[in-house]
Amino acid sequence: MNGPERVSDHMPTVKEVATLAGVSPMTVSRTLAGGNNVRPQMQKRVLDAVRELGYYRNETARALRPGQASGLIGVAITNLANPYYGSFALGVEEIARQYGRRILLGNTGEDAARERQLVSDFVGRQVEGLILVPSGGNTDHLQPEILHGIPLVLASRIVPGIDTDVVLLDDIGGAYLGTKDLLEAGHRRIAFLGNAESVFTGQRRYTGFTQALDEFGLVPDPVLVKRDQQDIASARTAMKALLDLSEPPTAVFASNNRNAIGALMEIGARLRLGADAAGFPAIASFDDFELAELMPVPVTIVDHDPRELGREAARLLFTRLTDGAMASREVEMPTRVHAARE
Amino acid sequence: MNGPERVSDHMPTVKEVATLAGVSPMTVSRTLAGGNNVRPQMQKRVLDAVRELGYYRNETARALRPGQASGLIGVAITNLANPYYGSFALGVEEIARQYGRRILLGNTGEDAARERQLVSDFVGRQVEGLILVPSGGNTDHLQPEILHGIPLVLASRIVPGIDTDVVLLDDIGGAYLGTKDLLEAGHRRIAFLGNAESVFTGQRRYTGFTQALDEFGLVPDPVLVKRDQQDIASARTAMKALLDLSEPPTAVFASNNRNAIGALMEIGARLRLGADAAGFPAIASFDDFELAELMPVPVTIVDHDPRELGREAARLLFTRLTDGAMASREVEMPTRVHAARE
DNA sequence: CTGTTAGCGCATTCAT
DNA sequence: ATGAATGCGCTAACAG
Repeated sequence: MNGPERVSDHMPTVKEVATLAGVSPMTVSRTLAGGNNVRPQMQKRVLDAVRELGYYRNETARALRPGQASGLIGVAITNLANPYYGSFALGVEEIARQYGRRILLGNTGEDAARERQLVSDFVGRQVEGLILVPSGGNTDHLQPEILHGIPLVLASRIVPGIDTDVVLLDDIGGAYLGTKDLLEAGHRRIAFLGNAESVFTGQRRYTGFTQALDEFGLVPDPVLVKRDQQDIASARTAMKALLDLSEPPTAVFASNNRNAIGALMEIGARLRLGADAAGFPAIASFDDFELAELMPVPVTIVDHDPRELGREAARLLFTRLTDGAMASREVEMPTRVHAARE
Repeated sequence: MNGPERVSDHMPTVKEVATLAGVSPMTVSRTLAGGNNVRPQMQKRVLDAVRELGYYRNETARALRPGQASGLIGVAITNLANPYYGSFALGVEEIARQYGRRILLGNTGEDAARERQLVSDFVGRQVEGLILVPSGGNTDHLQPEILHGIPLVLASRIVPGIDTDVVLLDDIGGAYLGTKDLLEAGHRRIAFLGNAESVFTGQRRYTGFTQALDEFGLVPDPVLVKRDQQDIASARTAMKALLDLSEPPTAVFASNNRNAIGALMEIGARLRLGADAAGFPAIASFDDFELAELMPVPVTIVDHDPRELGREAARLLFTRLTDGAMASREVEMPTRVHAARE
């Protein structure tokens, strides 16, 4: 055991280290900064004292000095419990770490007030940049003047009236190709399960859906369009209604994995009651999900990489931190369409 | 538009607000602190100036003052991309927010060196507490002396030699009951798919598994025990080996959802080649997973709530912050065993 | 090479 | 009810 010995319940300061080492605080500071212009002998005494006291440099005090950055990036996410946003956060953290920054994380729960509060706290904590999955609603708190020039990157969704860097998925293209896959399999009666219209991605995915239909000379049948499901339970209810139609759809395009899973759960429930799998619609899902290939009906996946989305958001932020002023950038991350498979 | 007007690229300070409002910095500070002993008329002038400048109180400077807490909790997680840890982090954030604290989040990737670096950075940032899913390996950086009394809560896993608050799952009990469920269904040839033995939870779940077998007068068959799978791919490989035995198991206990999913994927692949579902083993899975009820073989779930685990970890931390010294606490969160179902 | 001075933004203490 | 002085921990800038 050769850990620190003279430890205490309070954080030691440079001063205490200096006293123990018999030098001035500046010598400690310089040693910790890399040891330029400090005799090796002095450095050793300082480092010994640091070890003995278990000293940590107080980053808070350090960041207070003029021109010093906090080393913090504020990240606000709508729902951490959604695996997609967990992976997104991981991607951000990964790049931030490469740049020596730490992540301040907050969950907005799709609540604009909480988002506002979070952003405000982040700014008060002197974050160097913000990465945000916006939750909609009032967005005054995202105005560049309010942020005093703190760079902001939006992910997944755009905020009208805010001109800033954005990383999006290719929602339209992905939904288009996913729907087209169903059309090419011969389906003509295709339902749409999606988010509330106000949600930016939901709108874009619906657009892609209609584009594909249009190409086959079809228009969406209002009876088959259900756009208000935010969770698995409501998606399942919507699916139930579709299946109970006198003329149910032969395929369903689900604009996210919550809706796809809800739909499949309803199918599963009916199968357990003895129904025949052949009678149920095929599913296309924007977002991959585990075990899709074991489903009793054909499943098409519009796949993408949330972790890479997070990485890209962070990259946008750090290039802006480094390069300074430039026009806003909008990056669209690709999607891939494939049958459910391992 | 009635946002701030005299905005600038730098953060305004109390001083600037004071000047604009024609008062002293102290009047600004007091107003922002709640307005005690400040005439309403003064308060209004201050608040107007705050709005006009887009002023945010500098939390960094605030925290520097003696006796002031940083309002920050350091959270280090092994793998944010795992949905379970995303939910865990959400639970922590939820409680932390209730207590007015913010989360500093880091991903360790099961790497002890990164964990060490993270903890050290967190301490340097004056976090008020640490919540950690330990990644194993060297643990000197978790010694209470090193942390200078910063409270530490460990989640999911224990670290030998570190006497601190811990939240665990009832790994043993859950694995016991999950295995028993298989035994009661008549299975006698039960395989085990699990984590590397060094992982604390893996060990505990194996213990529960053997306890259940023991109760039925059985001992684990070494041929049927595979304990080195950390991801879905390796789990699938292990399952393949089991199915190819001359006498394959009639049931499989998977000690986490990665292993359960890998096993099911292998079954799925063989079904697609025309095999009969009736010939495959039943599965019990520690950890729930979506769509378990649509699987082609019977699935038993050992269910638990990672979000509640996170909440409980945070609660332990905050009670310690409030109540100060007390003996270390160990909380075991319950698990529930049930057939796969909606 | 090393030490002293000074100040970052804020709020506690003490005057007024 | 308000303001002035002071210091939190740290490190540029300037002595020496």
